[in-house]
Amino acid sequence: MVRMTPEHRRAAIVAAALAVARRKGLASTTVRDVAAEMGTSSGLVHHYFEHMDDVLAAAFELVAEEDLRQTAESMAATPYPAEALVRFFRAYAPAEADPAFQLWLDAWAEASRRPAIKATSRRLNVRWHALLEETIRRGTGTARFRCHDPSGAAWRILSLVDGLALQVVAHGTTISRAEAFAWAAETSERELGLPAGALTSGRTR
Amino acid sequence: MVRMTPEHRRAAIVAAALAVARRKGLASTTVRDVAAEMGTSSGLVHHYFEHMDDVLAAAFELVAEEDLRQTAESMAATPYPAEALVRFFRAYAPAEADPAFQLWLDAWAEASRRPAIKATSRRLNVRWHALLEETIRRGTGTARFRCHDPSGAAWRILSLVDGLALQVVAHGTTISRAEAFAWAAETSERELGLPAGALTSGRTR
DNA sequence: CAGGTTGTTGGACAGTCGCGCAATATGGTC
DNA sequence: GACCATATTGCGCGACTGTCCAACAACCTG
Repeated sequence: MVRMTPEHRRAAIVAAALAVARRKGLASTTVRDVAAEMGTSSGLVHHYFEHMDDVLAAAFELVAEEDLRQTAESMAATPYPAEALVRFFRAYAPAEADPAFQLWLDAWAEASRRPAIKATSRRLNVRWHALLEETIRRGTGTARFRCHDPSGAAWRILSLVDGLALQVVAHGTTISRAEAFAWAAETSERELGLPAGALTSGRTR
Repeated sequence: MVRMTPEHRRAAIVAAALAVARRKGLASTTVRDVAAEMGTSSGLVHHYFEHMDDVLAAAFELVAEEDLRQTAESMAATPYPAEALVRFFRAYAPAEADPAFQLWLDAWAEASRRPAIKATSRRLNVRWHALLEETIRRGTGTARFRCHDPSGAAWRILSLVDGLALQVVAHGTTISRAEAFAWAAETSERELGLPAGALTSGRTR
């Protein structure tokens, strides 16, 4: 019976939930699973979270936030918008059986049944969109992007990338990770009025 | 107590499961739901199916097959490839809280954990792709489509449409059904070398 | 009309879930 | 060392799930 500060215990609960969710999926992660993962009783979870949904949302948020932060950081490290886009695609293109992206699939499926997950998923998605939109706006200023609707373009690119990643993770071999990457770049070139190869040739400045 | 032949009863069970699944989603369709939908007892379901999973897999297959069939039929009813594409987008664009599309979200999330669902989901998805690819090929012949990679283009368009539909169904208000439709058309115009508005102006011939 | 095959019933069963609560153990404060 | 706030326990509750099975009833055959 190890006694923790509320702050640490909260973090421990979310971390345990995340570990279980990676293994079993978001939907079938239960209160008892989380407690067992920590080696504590199940009542403890409800002492810190009113609903199980909130625990799952927090666990999902943890991975999603971390991925977003890393990607944003990588994109901010180059002054060239085209190179930033390439880094975006690289970060987004999942491997087969990618546990992190699998959580996104779980979250999207669960969103309609669990309000907390829906809110978290939407919020994170909007931030990915904002990241993309800002890069596009930068590109129309300093680079040779041509785009009269950066917000819409960002949604179109984001949705494409989500759809491609979905194919890779859910279906395995219908399309490859390399194809997903190349196709995202190709469509974006057209979307942003860039010459063919501007995002795929390796010469992005 | 209506007595049916095994053949008919099996079909009735799957049909009932499909009706419930359309309403409540695959994951929360129970044996009792299916029995109530048929107006029979729950024991009957297990007299024909060993596991409830088998019923759900059959129901998912039926609904996916049926949607595909209807869309293909609608697309085949016009001689104009551009109009066929518009019908494709119209069929694919889901409403908010669309239980039928929710089935796809459930299937994609579950695919990595349930081989039967993965196989069905992949097979159906490939057929949606084939439907799109064939329409594009037709367009390069009889219409003014310009496309050197119909298969890749079909994957890009399908993935975009999946991603857009996902936003509508999972997140509700981030983007609207109308935007999803318009954006799918807009990107496809660029993808297929069509003039702007060729798929959205209502003049698709 | 009698008999047997089998489609169908309806409830029992064991398991799961999220959640709530009284009792208990712990660590910091006086 | 006594005390108190609270972190933690462990179980109970009601509702749900899939699965099983003995009894019942409908239809076909003779």
